[in-house]
Order: sequence, then structure tokens, then C-alpha cells
Amino acid sequence: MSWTDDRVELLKKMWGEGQSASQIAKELGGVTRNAVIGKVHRLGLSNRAGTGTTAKAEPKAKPAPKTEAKPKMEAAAKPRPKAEPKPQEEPVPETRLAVMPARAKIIPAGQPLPPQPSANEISPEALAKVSEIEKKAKRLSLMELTERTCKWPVGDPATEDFWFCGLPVQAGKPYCEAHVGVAFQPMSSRRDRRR
DNA sequence: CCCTGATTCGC
DNA sequence: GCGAATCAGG
Repeated sequence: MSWTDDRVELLKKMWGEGQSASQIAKELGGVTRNAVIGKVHRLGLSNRAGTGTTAKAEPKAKPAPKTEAKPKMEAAAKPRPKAEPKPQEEPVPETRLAVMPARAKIIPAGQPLPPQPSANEISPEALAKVSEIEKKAKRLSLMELTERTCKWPVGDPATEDFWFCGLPVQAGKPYCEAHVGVAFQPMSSRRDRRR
């Protein structure tokens, strides 16, 4: 596969939306995430606003330079003082389904359980996402949890109707993507009231 | 181990 | 220009 105009366009679009290189590669098909990343760099639209993981590139000594390092390292100049305000954009237009059907409030019996999304102010999208993924949750028991399973508790620990999400976690986080969304608030909720 | 992006360099 | 291999980090 080659980088046709429309494929590049899709790449730009998805990258702009914050999609990961692997997701983009999967979407495009016929290319690996490496190819996507390589293309992204070639296009010059590498660093995204506070996304990704590393975001910093340091020159490291090569472990085994066969022939010898070439003095062509331009030391990527970074002409980005910080002129990207990165305005908050309205992502999901839909997602208007019922949220939290009958979530009985749980009582953490001495367990350091994460905060439950009850009467709190959480993004409607996030809540919708959660109720959505809880449908296909693995419903794992405490014993079944691993380093890579979402540890978000659902239900009342005092009843049989209690389980952990169990979906694959993202990177290092204790919860899956959806639950991370409700567990860690961006800190900027509708706090300012226009009056 | 899973994932992420970043970089290098032969092609 | 392309992208696999490799690296670095969560």
C-alpha cells in the first residue's frame, strides 16, 4: 500500500483526533503503526498537544553502531515555543443514552475503592461510555484481576451482584479506557457559571 | 507484557 | 519517501 492522498488525509484526520498510531494503522490497513508514525513525522505533524507517552526525544548512544554513526543528526529543531492553545473541542456529538440505570450506592467496607460516579459531575459521554462497557465487562472476581485488567468495581460488594470490570487496561493505569475517564477528571468541569 | 510515540538507517 | 528495527517510557 502506498500513501495515497486520501490515505494521508485519513491519517491526518485521525492523528488530529488523537488516535493512536496503531489505531490509525489498523484503520488504514496494509500498514503498520511504524509506517504511520514514520509518515506522521515525515509530514511534520509529530508532536501532539500533551498526548502520546514520551513526547520528548533525547539522543541516546547507539548500542552497536555497525558502521559508525553518521553526523547527519540535525538535532530536530523545535520551533514550537508554545503557541498552541489547543482549544477544547466538542468531540462526541451523539451519545445521549440513559446513564446509570439503578446504580446502588456502594459502601466501601474498609476497602480502598475508587470513587463511584454517583451524583458527581462527569462528562455525559464518559458516563455513557461506562454504562456501555459495563455491558461487556468481563465481570471478574477479585481473584481474577491481573495487572492488565480493569479494577473498576461494579455493584454492591455486600451482595452477589458485585464484580470488577476486567476489561483490558490502557497503559499503566488501573482501569480501562472508559473507567479512566470517570476516575480521573480532567479537572476542568463546567465550573465557571456565566452570570 | 501490554501499550505508546521517537528515531535511525538501509532500502 | 518508506518503514522495520530499535529505543524509550507509561
